[in-house]
Amino acid sequence: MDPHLLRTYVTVARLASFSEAARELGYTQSAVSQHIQALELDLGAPLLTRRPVAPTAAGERLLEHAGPLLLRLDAARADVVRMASAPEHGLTLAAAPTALAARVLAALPAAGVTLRVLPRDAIPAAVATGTADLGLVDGLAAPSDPLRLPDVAPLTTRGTGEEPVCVLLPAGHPLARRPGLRLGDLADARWLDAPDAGLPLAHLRAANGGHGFRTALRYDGTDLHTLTSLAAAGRGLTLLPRSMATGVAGTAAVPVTEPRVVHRTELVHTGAPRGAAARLVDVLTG
Amino acid sequence: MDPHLLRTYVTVARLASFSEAARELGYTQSAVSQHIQALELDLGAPLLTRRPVAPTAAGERLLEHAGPLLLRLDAARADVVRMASAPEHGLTLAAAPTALAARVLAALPAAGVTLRVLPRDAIPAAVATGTADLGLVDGLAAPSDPLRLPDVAPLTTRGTGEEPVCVLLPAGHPLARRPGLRLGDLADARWLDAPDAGLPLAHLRAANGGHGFRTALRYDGTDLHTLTSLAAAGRGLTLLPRSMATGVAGTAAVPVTEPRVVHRTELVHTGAPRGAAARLVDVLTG
DNA sequence: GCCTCTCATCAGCATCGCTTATCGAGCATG
DNA sequence: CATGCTCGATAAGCGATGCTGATGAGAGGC
Repeated sequence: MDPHLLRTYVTVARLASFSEAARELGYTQSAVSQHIQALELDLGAPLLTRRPVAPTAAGERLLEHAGPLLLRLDAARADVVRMASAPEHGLTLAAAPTALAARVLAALPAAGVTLRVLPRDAIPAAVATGTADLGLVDGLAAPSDPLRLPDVAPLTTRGTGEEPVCVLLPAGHPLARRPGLRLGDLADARWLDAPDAGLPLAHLRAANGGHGFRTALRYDGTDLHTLTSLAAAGRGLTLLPRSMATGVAGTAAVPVTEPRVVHRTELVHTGAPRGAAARLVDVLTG
Repeated sequence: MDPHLLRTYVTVARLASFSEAARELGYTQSAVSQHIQALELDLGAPLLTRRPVAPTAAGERLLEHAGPLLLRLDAARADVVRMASAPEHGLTLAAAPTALAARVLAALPAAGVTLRVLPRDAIPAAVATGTADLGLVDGLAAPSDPLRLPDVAPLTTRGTGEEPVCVLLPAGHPLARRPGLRLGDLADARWLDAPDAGLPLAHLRAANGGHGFRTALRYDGTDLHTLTSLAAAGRGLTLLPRSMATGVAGTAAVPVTEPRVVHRTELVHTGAPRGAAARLVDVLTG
């Protein structure tokens, strides 16, 4: 199973067209056809129906494998190449929006930093493929429990901080004056589902036993300000680390007391970071 | 980065010899040499020192990537091939020794089952590559928390049971008559480290905050009987699920009360199991 | 000093994988 | 219903790739 073939297979499947895939990949249509044939011959099963072009059951299964596989391959390649030739091209930090606490921002070197805000799941991949030197991911976890990250490559993760989580309520909300809240009491409320900007509702459901937390509005984007504005406008509840939930105009931040979960952020990097990256790692974890 | 090249690279690194690797792979020494050259040219860095043959820093890094990568590749291939041609070759179940509770054994079909006891980490790989149809892994976890498994492929895991954990003490031990024990009180005791037969000490340390649990004797092997005999002989303490800890001659099993961890076992399988495998999944999880 | 072992290098040759060209099937159009 | 168009399969040709076998160049042992 040549990765080359795999790559053309996934683009054919994505574009649902041999000719389109050929154009995108810079091959002839004939070559693409032969690639697919080779794969099907190798695996002993048809992977695509032609006319219309769509994956078969076996093809679907292959697609599930192919993504992570190609990602890992790229990551391995990038990692080794980087280790060989470190051009010291400045420091790139990939982070989820809710991972960028004030103390992180304060710790960044004065110059030469590129900050890249990405959806949470894209961060390990970005670090693995060398798109970023360091990554900051966050999520809900039991106190001092590590986060669960997708393992795309041998990455090192180190905790950089934990803080309480708060529910962000519109200022007039009946529960807004409470000193603390149980998540279970809010399972029937309507929530904002903003997996890229805030904390994924899935985390929340997991922390609470797997149900409830119906979504009122889904927000795809990484802008925290939009999220807090939505919360202030009463479009739904959302969970944020305390430092980001407090002081938002038109809202009240009420700490979650039950279950005992914290907002945890972790630093992700490959092997041995060097130069500015290493210094930042020390500052953030030390 | 052709997986072919990667494969020869890892065997060269393992055998520390081009010629040996050539023999093992069925190539000429010349071909192996060219493979390595191609890889080094591709990645732009030397991967091996010659004379003696040993990986460079970049090579070490590549080795870390190569293992999981090749495993995933095999897994993907095996998975798709299996899906295409299911020869219904009987049912193979791979399991860690401590995952084989009596109720699991009772649930197995009367005939046509191959039971394969493997080290815990090898089980997901066995399932992914099709060496086994189903896997049973176990470990310590907070109640109703899933286990952390290495993700070699898109696998499905489903909990099949949780039970209390006990410390297995030799019959005469001063703590043997206690109704319950705190792990923290035993952190300074001497433990058996039997990652393949019992529960890895690492789990234990993780459950208790990361320290203590010095190892008295390490046992590499998957035989539970040897492990309990060692415990009975006073060679060290070990942790077992209650059902396996009770009734062992010469020992006392004392439940762990603090921290609140359980012995959890999970069933691992790929996509949609069929035939006998599907029935067993239903019986064990339903 | 010679032999041996190991890896690098070179030439030769078969195979592989791409392109160009052509074909046949499905589908819309007039 | 014929025409033209698009899309994928297939055939032929050709250059690149990747293997083998032979030879060369160091390092170490007797």
